[in-house]
Amino acid sequence: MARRVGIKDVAQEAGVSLTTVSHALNDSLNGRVNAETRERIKEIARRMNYHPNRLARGLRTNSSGMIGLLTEEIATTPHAGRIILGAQEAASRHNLTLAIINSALQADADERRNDVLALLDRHVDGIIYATVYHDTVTPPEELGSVPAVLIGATDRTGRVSSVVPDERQGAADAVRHLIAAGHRRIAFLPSLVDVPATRGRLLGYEDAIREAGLEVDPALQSPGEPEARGGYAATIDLLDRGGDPTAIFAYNDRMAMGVYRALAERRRRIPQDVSVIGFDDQAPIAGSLFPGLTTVALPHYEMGAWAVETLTTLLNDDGAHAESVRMPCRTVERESIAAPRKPRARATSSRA
Amino acid sequence: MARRVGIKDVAQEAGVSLTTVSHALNDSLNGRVNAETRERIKEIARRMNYHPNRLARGLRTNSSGMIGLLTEEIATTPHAGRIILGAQEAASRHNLTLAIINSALQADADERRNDVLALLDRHVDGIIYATVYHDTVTPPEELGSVPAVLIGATDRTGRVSSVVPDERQGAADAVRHLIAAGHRRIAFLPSLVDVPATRGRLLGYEDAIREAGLEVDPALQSPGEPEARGGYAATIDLLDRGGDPTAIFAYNDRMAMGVYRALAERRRRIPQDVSVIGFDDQAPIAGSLFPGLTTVALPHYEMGAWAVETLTTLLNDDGAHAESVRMPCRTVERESIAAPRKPRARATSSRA
DNA sequence: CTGAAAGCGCTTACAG
DNA sequence: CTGAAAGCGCTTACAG
Repeated sequence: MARRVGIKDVAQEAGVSLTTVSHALNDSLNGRVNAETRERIKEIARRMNYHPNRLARGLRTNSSGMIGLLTEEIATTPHAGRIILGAQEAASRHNLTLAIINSALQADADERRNDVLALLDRHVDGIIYATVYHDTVTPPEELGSVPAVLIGATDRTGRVSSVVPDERQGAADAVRHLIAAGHRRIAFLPSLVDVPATRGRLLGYEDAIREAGLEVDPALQSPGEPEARGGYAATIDLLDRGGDPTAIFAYNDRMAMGVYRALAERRRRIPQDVSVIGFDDQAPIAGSLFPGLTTVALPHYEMGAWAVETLTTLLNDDGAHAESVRMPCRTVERESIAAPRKPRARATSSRA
Repeated sequence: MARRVGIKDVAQEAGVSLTTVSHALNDSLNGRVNAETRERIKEIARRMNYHPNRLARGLRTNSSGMIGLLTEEIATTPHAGRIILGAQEAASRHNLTLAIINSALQADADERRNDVLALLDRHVDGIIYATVYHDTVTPPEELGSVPAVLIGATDRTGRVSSVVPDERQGAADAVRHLIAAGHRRIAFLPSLVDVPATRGRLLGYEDAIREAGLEVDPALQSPGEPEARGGYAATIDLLDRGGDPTAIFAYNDRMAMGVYRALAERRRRIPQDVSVIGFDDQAPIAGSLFPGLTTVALPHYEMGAWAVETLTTLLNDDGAHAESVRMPCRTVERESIAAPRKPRARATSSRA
């Protein structure tokens, strides 16, 4: 390996001082360096393939060019990958390095504090604190040492900017798709687990139903565990109660998986006999089910990107004040929605 | 924010020179510093909550304490998360920082080279180059600038150490579970897509069949696309051809999803009528199917951890030579396997 | 066993 | 408009 070329080499080649090279390359002090010299120096640096030593610069400027991403449980949430991807690509655009630390889902406040400390010890310029399933959260106080941003929860103290998916809008959007296809008897399978998404999606369902001038009919709601079995049981229950929906909106894709199974057992075809829509766009379920499941995608990639964009703003201008944004959720159309059939009686042959 | 405490502060507090503090804290030159002073200094450093400035140290020693992880498409492979997790936790154990760069799956050699360059520009001490679906790979030459390690493929030139899942052993293990349960007519649903896993899993299937003194029966093989629809079609085909297996080993969990569906349609219960085993332990499929799918897990977490462990060895001792390891795959037992029924004729009522 | 000093490669007042 | 010099916080020959 040849020695890396340093600013000294560039200066020598250009016949100017280090100072001038540094100013030229960093465009410091507007017009500090003669425009012509500046261009010449830049050209030389490019030709010599000069890259400033980030460690040296960091030591001097007390900034590392690193952003720390603290994610809760990369492991179990398949979504985390998209958050990382969004953050990583945005970081690359800003010539920033993304450092990752994983926090266990069950980590207590102390462990979480240690994770933040570890990031701080590595001189990150900013921190993205990503959590799942919380309304509000009280991040470790140390987070305040550097610009920070929250994903998936809002800051209880309101000091830190945050972004969460707009579950309510997403759910409403899902139901609107059903309504647009002509459905009026739209069942909802709420989750039995109380997290923000549970409340938001229910609200969104009701919004869209009312908006269409329909009644929110309790007989069309059949809650279940937010798992495939829960969706299965909820659907069977719904059908047995004679809810007789032409479309089913499942709280999430896992439940939708159970809906498919229950419907197959009851010999109802999707989407000819009943339309189905899910939520999460969870790989590989949504695309693997057949017919392909139309569902609402969570804006993970976008939230990751938003986080680093917001952080860079904070980094360059600390006058920015905290904001709390809801990121819209988009419906991904596949093949599980069709116009409702003309209503006619159909024997629900149980095989038990 | 109070100024960070530096080595100078510790030296002053301890009444010794910076040099001594540095040696004491780094245990340099065995016995360089009087044992008693050393302990005293360490105690003081701890008490003062001193953390050496990594940027300064890095500048001086020309090492950043960062490891770069280049992953192909974090986005689409749900597995990447576990590789990252394994690598991150191992890195934390070694007090190393994990920096991540994502490479698109379709990235050409040039883009990939740029990703390596970007990591190098950030002064990473080593690089983990993670790929998917390759036998061998020719990594960008620049990878040779620092210790490096491959995940998911072996180096064509044999210079870089690598780790891949032992697909063959994993498949054999899966089939052995079936055999141990008493099955003899074990079908295999190979993938139509030619990747290393395809060949390895087929070989493993044959290994275990022969090892049990059985014949590899072509009638028991029914290939399909490695997707749910492919598994569905392959199963229907298998059944229609009268393959009449008591157990089905699907190339992957997505195909197994289709197997479940086909079996349900044909009114065969799992596992009472036919046992099923998959491969990948792909969340959330394997756990969401019911009964829960017994399947073979890919050692993603372990490969990620192995990569950084191997890298740290390389970092500390460059005499180490390249090795190419196959990481074993473990079967995760759930509820889709039972003893075969007594063989008796069963009408395969087709409903088409 | 301990310390004074050089130096890693930059940035940035300060002086001209 | 340009340059000489200090200094970021460490590590590590070198001298004693």
